[in-house]
Amino acid sequence: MYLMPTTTTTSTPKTVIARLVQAITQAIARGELLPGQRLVEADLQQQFEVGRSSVREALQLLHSSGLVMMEVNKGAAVRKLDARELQDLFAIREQLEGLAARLAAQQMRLAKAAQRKQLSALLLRMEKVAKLDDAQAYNLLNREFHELLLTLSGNAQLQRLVAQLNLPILVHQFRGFMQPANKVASHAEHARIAQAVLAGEADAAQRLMQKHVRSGLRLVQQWAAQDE
Amino acid sequence: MYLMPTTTTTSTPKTVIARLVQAITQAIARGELLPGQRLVEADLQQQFEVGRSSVREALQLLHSSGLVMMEVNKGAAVRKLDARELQDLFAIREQLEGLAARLAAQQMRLAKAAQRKQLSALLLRMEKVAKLDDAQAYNLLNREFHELLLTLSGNAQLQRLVAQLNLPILVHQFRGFMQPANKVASHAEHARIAQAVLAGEADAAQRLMQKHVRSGLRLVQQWAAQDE
DNA sequence: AGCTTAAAAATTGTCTGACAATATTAACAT
DNA sequence: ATGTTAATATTGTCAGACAATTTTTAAGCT
Repeated sequence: MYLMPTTTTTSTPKTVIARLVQAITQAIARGELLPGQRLVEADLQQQFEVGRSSVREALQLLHSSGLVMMEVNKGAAVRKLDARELQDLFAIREQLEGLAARLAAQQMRLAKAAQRKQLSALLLRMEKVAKLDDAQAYNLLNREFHELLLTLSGNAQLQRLVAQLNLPILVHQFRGFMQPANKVASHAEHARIAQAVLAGEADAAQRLMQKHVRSGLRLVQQWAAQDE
Repeated sequence: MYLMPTTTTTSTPKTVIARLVQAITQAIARGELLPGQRLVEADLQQQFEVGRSSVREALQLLHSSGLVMMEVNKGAAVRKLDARELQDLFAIREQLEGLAARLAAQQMRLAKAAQRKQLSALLLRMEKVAKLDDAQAYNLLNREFHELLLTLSGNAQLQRLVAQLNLPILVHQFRGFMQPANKVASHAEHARIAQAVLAGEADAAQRLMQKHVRSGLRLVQQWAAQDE
């Protein structure tokens, strides 16, 4: 699994398998592959014109990154989250991103100007977009914000692990979850978190981030409930 | 990746790949394969008498579980942790296991007698062994303790994720890290954690567990420092 | 000897083809 | 409709092949 640089680069991976992983991941992300849908090796093989070994390795990778489920002799399928799993994952993310915020705040103490600037610049961009009506764009920046904090934390393992949770993608399946109304509230939270981080207030940063993640969960749950 | 039932079962997996993963994992755990050592596909293929595809898939799995490193065109090798990575991983584990303790404590409120009994029984066993001079045995129980809390937390994702960190195995490479002197102190911490969990005191349980993990890190670091 | 370079050997990434074991679907009978 | 059986599809695993790349070995030079 690969760690995206802060600016979501979509370069073409060198290895066939990496290419496959990327392609399938994107297909899931943009909803072309729906949760529960089976991923038949022969189909993928044809669709992407690659050997079966490559397909298998790619699926294995996707499995361990939680995007697909696998059962022996039954093959792979796009992972489908139930409410419980979603909640469990958010509880984890709450801790992990909370930690990231805390570490990032600490790092800021000894940070170069360039780094703080990175954060404040992003915040500015978000401010602008928050006023617009482009949910798509805002979601992207949202992701970028969380990824940036992970990066600033300086804990590479943490970054890797959270990336591996693939929560953004999984949650995205509960599509349309980012209502415009929430955008404003969400942005306010982001702003406060960023402020704490920039001020080097580790405790506050962590606490605020945890709260933020929790409110994100509420949003999703709310949506999931109304869904069915 | 497979989740061990609380009682560390060592059954023979159904699939060749799972068998391979288990075998290699054990080999690493018991120090037959040393950090940095290359894992050549052809060798493994011969050694275990399996096809290369199986070897590759197994290595892929081991890679995503963090036990082996992989580089394109250079193959796999047993993962070698530097001090920094170790520290980063412990920071993560601190949060994750802290959460587990918290959740376990909450669960205890509505828990059946059987569950609390499981915990207190384990504690008793640990008490006995702590007095003996069998570091091996104590380490096993230590692991069992942490795994039990993960289980009791009721958060399956959390359990999976922590298992995937494979910290016990990775740390084990800094062999001999569990000095007899520490055993006593460690057990005292375990006892206090268990007590908080059984009493349903979520905050305390979390706090104590975090502290416990941190002190574990200190131990390892200490050892690593003297090592070189 | 120590260092550089070229040739040889080893290793990985990927594909094709094959076959038994298992799962899924279709056809049929009640 | 339901249950049963036969037909088909799919997965798990192996073997063999080949180009691309890395590592090792050997040779050559200073």
